Amino acid sequence: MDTEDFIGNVFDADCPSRVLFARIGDKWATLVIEVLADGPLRFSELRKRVKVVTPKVLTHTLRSLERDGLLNRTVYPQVPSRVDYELTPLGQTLLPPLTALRQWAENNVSTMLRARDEYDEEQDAVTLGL
Amino acid sequence: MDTEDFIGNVFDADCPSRVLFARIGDKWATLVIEVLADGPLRFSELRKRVKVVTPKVLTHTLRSLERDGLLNRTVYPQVPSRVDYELTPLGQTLLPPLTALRQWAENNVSTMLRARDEYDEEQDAVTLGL
DNA sequence: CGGTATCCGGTTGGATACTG
DNA sequence: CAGTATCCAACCGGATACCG
Repeated sequence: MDTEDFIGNVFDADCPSRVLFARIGDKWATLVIEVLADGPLRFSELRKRVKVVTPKVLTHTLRSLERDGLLNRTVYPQVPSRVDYELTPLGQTLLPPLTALRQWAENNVSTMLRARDEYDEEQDAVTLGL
Repeated sequence: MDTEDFIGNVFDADCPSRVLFARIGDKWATLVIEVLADGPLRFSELRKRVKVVTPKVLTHTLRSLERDGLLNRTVYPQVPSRVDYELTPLGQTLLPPLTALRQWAENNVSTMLRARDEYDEEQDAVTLGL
């Protein structure tokens, strides 16, 4: 047979994990989701709470999250215009795993950054010591 | 006072969440971590299990994870050469939250992709119907 | 208020070939 | 076996200005 041998846990190019990480892997998506955890916000509020994102990039982030069914965009036809963004039920189910990650970050990122500094110092030492 | 007013949950530019998402947000990092969950693997094994990553990119991913103290790189001076990669204790603490995300993905990514298709169809309809 | 339009630089990641 | 070297296209995200 010309199919590949089984080699344990393989992550295919289109496996769910890859899709999800491509989705939440951009710079702003998870911040937006977490900021919306407590309820709907309008565009200008989002801009204030997710700093410091330009309107173009925030718009793109919101549109792509809407496209994926993670949030709803509601336009109130009034003057001045008002647009609310809120998590969908699907989007809300993402909150617990994201919260777990945020807690890991709060507990461990400082350690990670220290390791990073040490690594860089070693590299510098090696380079200089040649 | 010229400090900004408090406006609720703000994610600063250098908050732990942002650092973590910048860290795990690249295309391969989380896959590598999960593949290493069951124990150390050598370079060629990683290449087989994390498809389809080129050696240059895999090397870069591994180096940056090593830099952040999430995995160790061990060189066995023998012929042919052998290099093992394994999670550090810190790296292992990242597994539970990543597993939670993977499970979310397995349960919900199909829904997400369906929403995506529907959104695109609507957009097409709007564009064509102008 | 809630966006768009345009331009642009940096980074990411892939193709390919080569090396100790 | 475990990488490096080189080149390169695409995409991401930021700056700035403008619009309904």
